[in-house]
Amino acid sequence: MEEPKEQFKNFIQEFIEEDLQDTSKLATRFPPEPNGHLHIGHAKSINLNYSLAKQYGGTFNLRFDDTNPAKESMEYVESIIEDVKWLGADYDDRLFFASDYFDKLFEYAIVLIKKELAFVCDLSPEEMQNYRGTFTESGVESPYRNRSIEENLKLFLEMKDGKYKDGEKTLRAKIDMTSPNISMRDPVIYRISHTNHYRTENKWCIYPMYDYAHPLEDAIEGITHSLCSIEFENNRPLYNWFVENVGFENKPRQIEFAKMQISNTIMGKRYLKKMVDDGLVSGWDDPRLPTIKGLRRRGYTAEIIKEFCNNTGISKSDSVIDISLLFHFARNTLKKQVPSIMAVIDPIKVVITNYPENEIQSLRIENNSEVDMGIRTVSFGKELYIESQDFMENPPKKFRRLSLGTEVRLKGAYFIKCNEVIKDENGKVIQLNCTYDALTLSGSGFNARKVKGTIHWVAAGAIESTLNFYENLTDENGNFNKESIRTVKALVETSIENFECNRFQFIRHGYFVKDNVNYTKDNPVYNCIVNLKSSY
RNA sequence: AGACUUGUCGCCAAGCGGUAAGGCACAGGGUUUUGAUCCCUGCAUUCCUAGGUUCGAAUCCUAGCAGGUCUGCCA
Repeated sequence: MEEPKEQFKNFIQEFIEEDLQDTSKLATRFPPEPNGHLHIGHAKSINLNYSLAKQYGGTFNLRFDDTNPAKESMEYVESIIEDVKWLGADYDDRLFFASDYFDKLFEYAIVLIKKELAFVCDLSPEEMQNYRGTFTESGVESPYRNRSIEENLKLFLEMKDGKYKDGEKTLRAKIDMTSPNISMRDPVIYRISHTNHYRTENKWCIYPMYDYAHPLEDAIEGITHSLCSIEFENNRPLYNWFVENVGFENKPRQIEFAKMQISNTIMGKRYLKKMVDDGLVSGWDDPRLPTIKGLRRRGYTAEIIKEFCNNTGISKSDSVIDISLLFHFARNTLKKQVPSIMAVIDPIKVVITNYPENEIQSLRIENNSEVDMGIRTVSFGKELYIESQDFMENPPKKFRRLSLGTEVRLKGAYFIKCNEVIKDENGKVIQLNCTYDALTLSGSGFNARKVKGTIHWVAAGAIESTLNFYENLTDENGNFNKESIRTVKALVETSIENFECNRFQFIRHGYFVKDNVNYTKDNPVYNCIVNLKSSY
């Protein structure tokens, strides 16, 4: 990934430059809990942390914050590693696990106990809630708050040794029950959970809480700037309290910024999980999902995601980015690197009545994408297909495509004129009988008359493909919209076989990618990844 | 209600006391063998509101208003 553009130099960079006399000492991290798959919101954080480190010549760590064994698994670890690598965030050998720090974290808790800054509490969850107070009333100190250091040490060791059941005791920080900031009201730092951890298995039955573990993990790794989302703002004093009181020399700075939301897009982990579990989508890599795996399968490249992340800005204000911006960066990136070919999604048969039977011509067509993909050869014959939308029997005034009696150019081929419309018993147009003018071949220099428009076409015998259109999952009210899923067949020009790339622009239909999962030569499947704007 | 925090165009977002960048979207014009792409042009006398300080305020002060977060032994 490249460094962010200069105009997006923001408050985070100001902190960095203010705090570090030598900015190459910058150390950032991406600290996911392995309890789900990454989505584009995570990509933004990954990109930020990684590109900042890269920009200043600092370091970037990937750390799994696996302090809650109930939700975590190796499957998620592997998935996250795969996605982080695919996104291009190179963490080198700097892969860490909070669970590798469990011994240290335990020792630090003992330090706190010895400093009389932590105590073992016997309050039940309900009691603790009552003692905590409310937004306006201060809390009440736990009756166990003044146990001696020796007793706390003994009890804490017993907790560790499995003498107590889940929920029976906790280790709490001794801070201030009257603080207006509720996260400072003697927060729990260790809880008992006789749960198998996917890495440490049954070695531990007590696990550190996020609020305690996270700042210390950062401090241990020498992180200088700990970026997190805005909901941790209230926890910052606590973050600093732990680093300070455990006695770390390295004091990371926590900086919060707003999570990215995208319009009409479901990003919440639990909602994504529900859709996967309920079978509304085919899996975490369903191309309709904003997961990294989904986007990848949908045809997005890491570069598109990077561009999107780099150009949407970082701030503290709640923001919902319009999904059209994502589409814009997809188009903008791909148009520079993919060939455009002709494909007909909703075909009408065209018969060129004055064209010789059984004569197949090879026409050389220039690519009209930005990249020079050379000149390709496409067969042209008596029967072909055009887009049904490109024909109107009774066209409005400004219609520039084919209608009865008018002449248009077939892209890269000849002028044709429609003379007869054939309909089925329901009045649906099923065939157009046209004539062509052999003098008008593309590239022949013919200019005796002009034509209002050019349309794409595909010769009979082209590859038939299935196009899966994936649209937004929700309607304008945010409700899940099953109707938005549809599969469409399309005819694709045969020359597609000659292209080695797997992404194409289908003129006026958008960008498509061969779906690696389902693709076979006999049954090619393309996913529509972005619809072009179409104004007709 | 208490603490913390945010409020600049339809959506993002620069701006940090010197007279409102940029992108998306939108609208108009031009080029075009596709109504795409490309190229122009337009798009906040005004920065949540009201006062105040100042030669000068989106930027500083005061008071309001609106949104977000926090009362898990989740992260």
